[in-house]
Order: sequence, then structure tokens, then C-alpha cells
Amino acid sequence: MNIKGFNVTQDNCSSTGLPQIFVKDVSDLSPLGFDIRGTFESGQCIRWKKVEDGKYYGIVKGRAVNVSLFENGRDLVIENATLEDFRDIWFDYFDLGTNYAPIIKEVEKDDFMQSAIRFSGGARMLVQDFEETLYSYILSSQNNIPRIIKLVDSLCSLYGEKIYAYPSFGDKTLMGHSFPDSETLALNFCTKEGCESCGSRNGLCDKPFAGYRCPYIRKTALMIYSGEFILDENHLASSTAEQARKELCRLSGVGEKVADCVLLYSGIRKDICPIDVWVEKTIKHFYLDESAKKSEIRKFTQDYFGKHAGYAQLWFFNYSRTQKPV
DNA sequence: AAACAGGGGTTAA
DNA sequence: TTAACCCCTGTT
Repeated sequence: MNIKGFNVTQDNCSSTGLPQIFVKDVSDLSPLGFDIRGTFESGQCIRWKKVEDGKYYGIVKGRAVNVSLFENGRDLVIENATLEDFRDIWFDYFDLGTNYAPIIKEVEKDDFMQSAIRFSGGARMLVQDFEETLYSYILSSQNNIPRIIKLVDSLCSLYGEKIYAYPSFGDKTLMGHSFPDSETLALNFCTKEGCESCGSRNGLCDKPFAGYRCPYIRKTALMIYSGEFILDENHLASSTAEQARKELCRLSGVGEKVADCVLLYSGIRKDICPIDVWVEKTIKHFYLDESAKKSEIRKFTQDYFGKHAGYAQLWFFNYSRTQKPV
């Protein structure tokens, strides 16, 4: 069946009985193919887990799926998904409307970027839920990745809704938890009532795991839930990066770095390169010098990589962090 | 064993 | 511009 330009088929998994889909020839979307590992382990997402080499488990829009490549290395396999899901969720989520060849051409301007792209130019830029990226990256401040993962997982299991395998196929297997919405967080997060309703005396109140980030989460959730902050993606996308950043910084716990991550990872704009410690180190080493300030680094990435700065960051960050060329 | 440093930062002074 | 912030983890 042709959906949005892709040949997609659906059948039932012989062992689980769950519906699964095959998206033909996704590897053509980049000269580097479709890199599953690079996509999920490049720091842009928190909640995807490796279940085996080349196969990752995650929850998006209430669907718990496993994602891998077919044995031919060309087709995308999504378990516990239907053709409708492909159209409604996965096409956008995996940025499948974008061929990376022209972007790569524009962004591989030097030897370093060429190596970076050779290494991870098959990683897809995920288009994730705005609120999920928002809360996740608020929690990321001054934290290392394993702990961020722990925090976000706890947040979901405490406040998210239970997600089951495809309901229309009768299976009531618990697959995990959704990311909690702003209403739930505004009303329940880290309040006495919230912890009691989780039935956990060991919950966030007795053992506040997020420390000084707790009030950030609650305040931001309240701003969104109350309507004090209204997400206007079109406006954020069409204004300058500077303005968009400033708008998001109205939210508690959101500074420039977190704002940039949210704008990029929720797919609102692709011209932003979030400056974390790795990016900073990398840019200083290859393009500027040790004394370069954050603002100079930000300006450099905007000028040098232009409207594709987000893709550049995705690819070189992954390369820098795992290959340590610096 | 107990102190220490530092982590994908933001806030308030 | 700078220190303080909560908590966890890995290191002396």
C-alpha cells in the first residue's frame, strides 16, 4: 500500500500475533542509509531502549513499539503498529518526508563534518512530542544521561498512563507508560496528594529525586495547563531563532540550552544547534579556540551551518561523543 | 570510610 | 557576571 510515497505493508507477527508494518526502502532517505542505533542513541531522545542489537523499544502517542531494520537492511520494521499508525504517527516521527542527501551536501563543509557524517549521517532527526521534550530536558539540567533516563522513566511510571499492546487485537499486556501530560503534572507532580494517589510512600515527596528541578516542572506544567503559556508552533517556527528561544524561556527551568533542545527535538525548527558541553568542546577544538564564549559558539553554528544547524548537531554530536576525535 | 567533585543548567542577586 | 541550588555517582 502506498502511503505518503512509501510502500508500506502490514501483517501479523507469527509469534506475538501483534500487527507490524514494513516500510520499504527507508535506507534511500540518506546516502548513509537508515541508522537505527544512531537515531536512538544520539542524545536527542531519552526513552527509547535497546532490546537487542539493532532493535529499540519506545512509546510514542500511546503506541508502544519495537523498531528495527529488516534483514535486507533497507526496510523499516515497526512492531505493534498499523498502516494508520504509519500515516498518523511514524511518518512524521521519523522525519520520513525529508531526504537527507541535499542536507548532507550543504553541511559537510570540512574534514571534520565529513567524518562525522560518514559515521552517523544515517541517524534520523526525530520529531518528538513538545511537552515530552520540554519536561525531559528541564530534568536534564546539570545531570548525566543515565540519571536523566532514570528521572524520566520514574516520571512516566508514576504519572503516565498505562499503555497496553494493540487493544483491538485483544492483548492486554502492559507495555509501559505514556509520558504524563501537563494537566497531570500541574495537579499532581510532587504534591502530597500526587504522591498519595500514586500509592507510593516512597514517591517523589519522601524521596524527591529531581531536587531543585521539581518546582521547575510544576511551575511549567501549571503555566501550560492554565493557559498562561500557549504553544504556537507556527509562530515559533516562523520567527527568528532568537525570538523563539526567548518565548520558551518564559517557562520555569527553561534557559537557552533547554529551549534549544525543545525547539529542535520537537521538530519546530531545524536551524538550531543546542550547545551542551560536548558541542562546546567540539566547536572550540575544530573551529574556534578555548576562550570562545557560549554566545560566540552559538553564533558560529548558526552562521556556519545555517538552516540545517540542527541536523549538523545531531550528526557531529553523535560522532564526537562516541568517537572522541577531540 | 567519609569527604569530594562534577554532571547534556537555570535562577536570582 | 557569579554563586547557589538538589541529588546521584564515581573518585580520593
